[in-house]
Amino acid sequence: MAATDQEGGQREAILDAAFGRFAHYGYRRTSLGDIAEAAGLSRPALYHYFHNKEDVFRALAQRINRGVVEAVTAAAQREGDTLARLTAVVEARVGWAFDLLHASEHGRELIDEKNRLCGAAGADTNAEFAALLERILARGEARGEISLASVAMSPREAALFLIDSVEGVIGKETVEAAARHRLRILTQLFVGGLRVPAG
Amino acid sequence: MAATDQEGGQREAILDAAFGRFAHYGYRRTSLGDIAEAAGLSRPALYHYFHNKEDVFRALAQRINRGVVEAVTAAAQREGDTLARLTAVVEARVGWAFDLLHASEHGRELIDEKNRLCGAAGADTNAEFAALLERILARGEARGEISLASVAMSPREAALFLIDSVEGVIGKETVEAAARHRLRILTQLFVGGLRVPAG
DNA sequence: ATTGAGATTGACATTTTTCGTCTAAAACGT
DNA sequence: ACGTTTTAGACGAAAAATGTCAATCTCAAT
Repeated sequence: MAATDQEGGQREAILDAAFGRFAHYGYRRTSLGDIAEAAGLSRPALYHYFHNKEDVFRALAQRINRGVVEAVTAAAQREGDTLARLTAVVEARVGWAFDLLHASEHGRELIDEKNRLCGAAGADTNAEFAALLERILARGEARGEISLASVAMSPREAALFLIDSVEGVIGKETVEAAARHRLRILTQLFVGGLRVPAG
Repeated sequence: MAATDQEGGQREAILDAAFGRFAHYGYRRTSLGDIAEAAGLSRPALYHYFHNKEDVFRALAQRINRGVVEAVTAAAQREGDTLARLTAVVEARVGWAFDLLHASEHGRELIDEKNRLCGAAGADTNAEFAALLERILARGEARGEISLASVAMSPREAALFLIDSVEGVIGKETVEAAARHRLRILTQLFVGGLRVPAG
């Protein structure tokens, strides 16, 4: 167990170093030698923990994805009406992306790389995200706050629709504050369009 | 003349791009292809204006050196007593280095590279700097504000001594504010130690 | 003390990137 | 139209990064 712990610690240390390098220099310009040096071991030693650069990046993306899932799940626990809950979850989902990727100057390259290398893992995260949204929407409908019948969508379809919209919005806008603003508007429009007419 | 102007403009544009890349990625990690792309031309075209990467860097360092000389010369024009004048010149000298190099994360690498590639040009800049300091010290002595006799130095020797001290101080300290503070103290001690005893 | 499993490294061949140059074509003024 | 200057595609040479190996080191378990 002690050995495993140490190995896990080393992996984490390497991922920390890798994140620093990737965020700073971008994926292409970061070599495994750089990461190894930053992590305080030799390059061959690094191969004991990861197969190659892609593997390091994939592991890093997965770690980040876990963080996203945690943040989103926590946000989903919060109370409030459907709009408030959707907004909280969407912000949690996107906030991580901004804090961790867009905040660096190489966010776009890193996101592209992530899409290229870990489409599957990203899909898992999105599935979690979609499930939460779906639940919130279904509950909103049960409460009578929104009506999905007006757009002839199931909660699942509506959740996937919202996710695609979110990705479109954050994909185009690179300035964090502007993107957050657009996200809030998107969520408001979304919920507003589904709102059950008063009366 | 028009052709020359355009060529000069292109050179400047390339140097602008190069500065951005060097400051961001450091010397080693920046390729001529990167610079060419940032400058908006092809890599072979860049060779029309510069021989190689070292040549680009040298030209950039010279441009910066010219800026330093201008700033220092301007500072030397200001009025005040010997301490004020010395402080102004030293700050002007070092401020450029910080604004342009230490401000980026690769300041140390770039400074090392500059020392390696353009020791001569740097010497010229330092000579200008030394001449200004020497003049200020000589004038301070003529005014009776300081006495170099107490340390048995000529104004030139004292100027070179101060320069070496300045370089030592800024060489060790990487945080800009801290380095500026240390420089002010250094100058104060220097002048204070030379001050003619009252009476 | 010895053993053995995991961790680490220097060294090597291979692959990828970068460099510097050459040549041909486009842009430009005359 | 002509010559000059500027530009980019292409190519071999040089440098850097990659992935792998045998050899060494560490250290807990016996």
